Amino acid sequence: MPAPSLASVAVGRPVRGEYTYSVPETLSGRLSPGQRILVPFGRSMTLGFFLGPAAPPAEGANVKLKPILKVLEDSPSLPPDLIALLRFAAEHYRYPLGEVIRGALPPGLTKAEEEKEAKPDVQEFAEALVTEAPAALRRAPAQSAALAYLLTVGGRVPVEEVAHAIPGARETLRKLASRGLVRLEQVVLAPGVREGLGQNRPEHLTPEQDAAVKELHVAVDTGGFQPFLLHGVTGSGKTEVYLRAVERALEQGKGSLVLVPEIALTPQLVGRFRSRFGADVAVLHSALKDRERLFHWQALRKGTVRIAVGVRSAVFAPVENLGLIVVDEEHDPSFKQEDKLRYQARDLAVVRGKQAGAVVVLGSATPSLETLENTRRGRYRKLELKHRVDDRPMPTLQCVDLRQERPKDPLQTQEAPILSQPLLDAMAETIGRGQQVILFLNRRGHSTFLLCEVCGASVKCGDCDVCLTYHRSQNRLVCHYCGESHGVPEHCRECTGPLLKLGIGTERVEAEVAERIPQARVARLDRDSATSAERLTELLASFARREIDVLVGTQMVAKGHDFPGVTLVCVVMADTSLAIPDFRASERTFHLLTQVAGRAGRGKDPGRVLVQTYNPDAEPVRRMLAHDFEGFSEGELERRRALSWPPYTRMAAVRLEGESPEQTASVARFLGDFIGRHMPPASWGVRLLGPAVAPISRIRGKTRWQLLLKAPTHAALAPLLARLEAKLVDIPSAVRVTIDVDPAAML
DNA sequence: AGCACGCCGACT
DNA sequence: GTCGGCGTGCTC
Repeated sequence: MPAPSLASVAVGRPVRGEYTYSVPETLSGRLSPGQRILVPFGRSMTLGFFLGPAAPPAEGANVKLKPILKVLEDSPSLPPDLIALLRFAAEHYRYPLGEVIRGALPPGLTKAEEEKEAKPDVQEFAEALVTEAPAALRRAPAQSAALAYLLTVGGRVPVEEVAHAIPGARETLRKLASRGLVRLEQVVLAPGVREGLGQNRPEHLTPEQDAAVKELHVAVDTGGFQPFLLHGVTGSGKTEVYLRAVERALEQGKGSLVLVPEIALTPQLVGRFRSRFGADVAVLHSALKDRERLFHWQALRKGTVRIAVGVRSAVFAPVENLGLIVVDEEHDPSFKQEDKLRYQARDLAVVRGKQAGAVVVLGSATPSLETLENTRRGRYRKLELKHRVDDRPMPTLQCVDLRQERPKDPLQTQEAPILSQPLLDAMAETIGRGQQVILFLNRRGHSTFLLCEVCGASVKCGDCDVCLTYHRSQNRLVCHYCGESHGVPEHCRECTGPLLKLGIGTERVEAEVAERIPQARVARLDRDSATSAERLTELLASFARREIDVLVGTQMVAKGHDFPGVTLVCVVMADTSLAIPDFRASERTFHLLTQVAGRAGRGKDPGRVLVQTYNPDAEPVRRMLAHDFEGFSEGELERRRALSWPPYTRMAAVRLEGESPEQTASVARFLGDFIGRHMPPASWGVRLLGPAVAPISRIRGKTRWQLLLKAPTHAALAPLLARLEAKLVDIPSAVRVTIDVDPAAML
């Protein structure tokens, strides 16, 4: 085969498409796809990625080909299956390929420099070799101080720590070492702990776990793309199923990729992978230092480390001979990347599995509607874990109907109290038994919404089927989807009942608990109060030590740690989450309620969950109370299909921003018409929301408009978006137009 | 992203 | 007359 004379290259610049370069003879034997190369681009030189041979440019195309200047590495940084995935992502989420590739690589490979071998992470320890300072040190105060520090903290600590306590200690310790009083020791940290391999491997599995593991083993042995949904209730032992599947892949010489929502919130899972597979695991998260990132990348690429555990960006980890992909808590919204390349890591994981021919396991106690739908259609096979590992009972669930039980305010203050009598009774009783309570509140910002006191319905936008948010400053209701602003109605549209303005925060709840149950020790946990990671762990530790009776918190309390002392979990108002302006509000509420409920009764005492709501008949509330984890009812799905088209909705927003209101409005109308004229066949199910009838905001002299596109699949939207992008060149540049594709939904 | 080209205001 | 503001367009 003759060496290609033309090369297709993705340049690491924000430009669309692939570029063609000529291959100088000196390089013709050295090129292989996935390599980082140096290419001239415009007036400067830049990093590029060699993707493969290219066809000669079309006749008459006015391009002068430039040559590739240099190959920056012998073995390609990008494996072939990853190139395929990145190409897909660039196309699917409409983002420049070169930028997509650069974003996936660790820092250190993103510059046009020759590859360096990453040094493993080394930590230097200082160990005192004496038990007290010898007389010889009397005239060296700095050295005695450093030695004294060492001795007081136990004789052996990282040099970093001493240096932090005593400035200049690094040098001082070296002097002490040369005197033979201290030993300095380099410890290699990065590959993790080798000892502890195979720790904590339970002898027996539950029958359900066993069945799931057997099926996954067969799938891993057979190989090829096989997607599964692992649907297991909280505490059913999903992690052990993952571990066994990874084990099997390892035995077959295959690598595994495990995606988790947030490393910080899943220390147990990471710990279990570490203790089971030791140095065979690379843990990838945002807190890694550049050097560690590069080290892990190279280790995975070489195949010396065969398992990657990480957050969403780890979907691009260069795992060799990929045999298994696990996405834990697949419903979690943090798998969505919301800026730069906007992707949904769970979806990309499935695509990667398809391309690499790997088994994919999506695990959750509360799967997303997309995944449930894919399972229902037979695209994914379902594995179920319906029972908890040690047969601990599920907590008892109870609903407090605020329409009846709404506490009447004895003091007639402006804002009515929020803690109902049944809730206060349950709390007092629990605290009286020496057990603990979590009060959960879904508060997103300070957003306030209107809710009917009689029927519980909240005021919604007619176009978007999301709840309107009350803006106090303007005294208007605003739709956070389409931007439409409405006057505040006097009465409920459904039943003419009086409307309540609701927008309670954790502080209010905390204050009310303190007032109503004075003997309780209350603490608050949210983004505001947990200012630092230390504060957070300190607060959680204090709660775990039972120094606090009642913990009031937001989402943060819903995940993570087990508190055996907690037997009562209360959802202060389920409606706050039902009213968030998102078409997934109902689905999210169910996920949240179920997760929160999972916090109750993790110890030996049975748990109890109490949900306060104005909407006891709302589907997510009903389902949770009924322990129904099977999926939304046909009726609910039908409602969502009719109103806003989920669960199959993918959206794109065309945003406009300009100085002149008139000009911006006219461009918005022009684009609306253009989209209308080029709408795909009705059966494709694409809809234009609007078309823009009003600007969404006027800030800092700019007028903003947006047009929203909805479609059942991304593929249905793609041709229209391509047309639209091509049309944008005709738009006067005084109006800035951006197209934003929502990474949500299925493939 | 860079970088140059280009067309309007305040300066040696 | 020129220096320089950043809006606009291009990069194989």
